[in-house]
Amino acid sequence: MGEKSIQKRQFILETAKTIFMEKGYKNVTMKDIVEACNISRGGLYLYFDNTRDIFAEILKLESQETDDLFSGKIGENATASEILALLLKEQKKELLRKKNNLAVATYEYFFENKTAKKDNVLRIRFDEAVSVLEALIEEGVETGEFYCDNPKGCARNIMYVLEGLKAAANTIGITEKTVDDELMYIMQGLIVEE
Amino acid sequence: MGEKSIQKRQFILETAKTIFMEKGYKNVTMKDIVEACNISRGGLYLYFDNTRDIFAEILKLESQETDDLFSGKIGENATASEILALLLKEQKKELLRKKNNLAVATYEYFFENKTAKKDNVLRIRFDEAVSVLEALIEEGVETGEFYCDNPKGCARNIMYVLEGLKAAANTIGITEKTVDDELMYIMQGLIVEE
Amino acid sequence: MGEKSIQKRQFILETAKTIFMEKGYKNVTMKDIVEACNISRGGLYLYFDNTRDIFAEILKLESQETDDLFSGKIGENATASEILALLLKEQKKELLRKKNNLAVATYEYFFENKTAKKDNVLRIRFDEAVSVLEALIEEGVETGEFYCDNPKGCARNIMYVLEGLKAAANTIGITEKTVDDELMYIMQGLIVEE
Amino acid sequence: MGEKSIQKRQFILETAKTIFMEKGYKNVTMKDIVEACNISRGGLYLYFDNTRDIFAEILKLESQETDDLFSGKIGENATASEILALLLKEQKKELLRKKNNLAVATYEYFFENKTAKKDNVLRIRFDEAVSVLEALIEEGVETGEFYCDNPKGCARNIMYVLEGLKAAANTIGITEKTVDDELMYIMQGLIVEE
DNA sequence: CATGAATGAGAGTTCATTCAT
DNA sequence: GATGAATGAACTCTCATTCAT
Repeated sequence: MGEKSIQKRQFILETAKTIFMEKGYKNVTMKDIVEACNISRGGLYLYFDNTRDIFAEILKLESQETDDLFSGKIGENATASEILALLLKEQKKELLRKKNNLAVATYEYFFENKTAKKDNVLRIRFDEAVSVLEALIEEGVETGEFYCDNPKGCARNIMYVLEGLKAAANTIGITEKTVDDELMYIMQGLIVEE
Repeated sequence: MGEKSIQKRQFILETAKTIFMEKGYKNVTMKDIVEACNISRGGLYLYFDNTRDIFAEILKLESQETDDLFSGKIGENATASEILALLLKEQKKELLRKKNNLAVATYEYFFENKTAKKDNVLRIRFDEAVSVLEALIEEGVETGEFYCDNPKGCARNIMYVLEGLKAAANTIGITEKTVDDELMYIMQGLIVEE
Repeated sequence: MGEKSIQKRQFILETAKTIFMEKGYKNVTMKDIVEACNISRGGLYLYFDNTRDIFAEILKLESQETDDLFSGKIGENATASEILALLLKEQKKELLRKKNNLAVATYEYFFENKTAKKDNVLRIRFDEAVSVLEALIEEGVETGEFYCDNPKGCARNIMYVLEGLKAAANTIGITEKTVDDELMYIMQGLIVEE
Repeated sequence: MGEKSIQKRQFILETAKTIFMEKGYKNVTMKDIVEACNISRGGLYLYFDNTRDIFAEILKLESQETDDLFSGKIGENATASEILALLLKEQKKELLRKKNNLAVATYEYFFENKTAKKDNVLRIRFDEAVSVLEALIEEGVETGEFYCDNPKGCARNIMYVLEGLKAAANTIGITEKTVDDELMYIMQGLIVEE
């Protein structure tokens, strides 16, 4: 595949991503993508065989970007609680974003495609996040900012709450206050009261 | 619609439910239901106009049954922690059930149909569960079984964790151990250690 | 068929007529009629086999009423030109009536059902109208009101103009002025100028 | 749409036209056209969305051809009465043609689609024909062939008679004699008797 | 007579996918 | 590589018509 083709492939993925954000996963047809990309019907098939492959690719790229983002935050000389607050704030923004959001599409995709554990980017991302959180909590405990006798459990708990909020956001709906309350509850469970 | 029709309507709903459990929401066509029910193409349309209406009806019935189930447990002379353990065990069973599970279909349905807050059965169920849990926790606190200075927050936290587990179960997958760990973490956060 | 049945049959015909006036002939289904009549699906079939039979019956009744109307005007002691003016005014009203009009349905019915000449109520009505007009013109000629050396031809011509106006009314559309101009042209062709 | 497609589009229109001539407008389905054209079900939808659009297109083309035909007759060095006779003869042929006739389909189409005055090809054609006739009559009057003190009224009258004959042809039926009588009546009303 | 549930044929429409150019 | 016309499977939905009650 030449230089040019790689760019086109990239273009298709980016365009398709906006469609998946708008319409979810199952509602998107090859036709939708062809039209949005302004390419020929057959042309798309030179790059991808179906919407599943396209979305899988998008997810993979997405995952890499998220990694960068997540890891980028740490290493600055900030306290553990400051970093945690930052991370949660990031999550809050994500949760409340109505558009530009692949959550629904991602859920739909995984409902349909039971991926093997080790290939499941979602799982990998989840586990990584747990690790990051765990490290952070441990750090906080050492500096005396946090109180926690089960950092891994706590990290996992936080992640499931975030997952629950994400699911709720797209089904029963959530308000900013809902998120704030929940994140506050998490922080209060950790922070050492004086 | 006569006596007989009501039975048939019921039969359609039950049959459709098994299909929704198998295939989710979006994958189910009127044709699927027609074939599963062994009725004529037009026959189904006498009872329902589309799969959305059918699923909405199933959800409503489902919701009623769940209510009964949930409220049935309380009122026995058991301690708060026993009741809580029972409830969580119930949830665990639900979470681990691969088939006979409307979770995916329900998610898909609500992704597609943004229901007004007060008509959203899922939300109503959620809020009710929070209330039940809150009451239970308060009771436990009074009897000295639990320690908790924010029962409502704690109840909500538990519910979001459960929601997160449900979402995870259908996307990244969960094992029995995952669930046990999580439920244990919740219980330990409440129970007064001696 | 009992007394009661005859009434019901009558009721069906009247109700169906309003539907045919609204929707034309081809757009009307047995279902439409069943629903408008508020009777059972099978019930309608006890009286009529299809919309064709129903419309044919309506046409027949209609034809009888029109006859009465047409013949009712003559016999009063009025001059030929007064009577002609009256008849044309009647036609004008008919032509301009948007609703309560079987014209479209009637056309559609005859497009589909090539009726034998002698059974064609439309033709019978047409021929009768020509006769009436012819007699009227002859009378007018005798009294010196009209000038015409071919009363039958003139009568036929008038009828075709009226038919043309009717067709135009339902296709290219006509205004009141269009009709007035046309009827005026007809009258002026007959009336002896002083 | 490439060169090739234009030909296919043309082919579809021509094929569809024969079907409309056979079956009228409302009786024709997309399936009918697909089968007559020997193309695939989906293929037709690449060119047209529904029978209405197809018929509208046919009408438009038809209209253009008719224009050419109509205007082609004039300009030869023939007398006004010769030209008029020719035109009426043309109309007669049209009226008596049983097959190869879009009259019924056209009526049905306009019954269903009330077109805005200025977009109504039928009306435009009608008005143009009136103009042509009017000019012809005026010419005849000048050369002394015709007697007429209201050429426009006369032209319109002729057109409505022709319209009436067309409607009659497809409902009550007409014979060649009927048409001859009517056309003769028109000519005699114009021609100066010696 | 009357009901209305049930059937099944058939129309409309959309897309994934292929393939000649 | 790229195009876009073409195909055909699949689904939705509506009715005329029948028939057991």
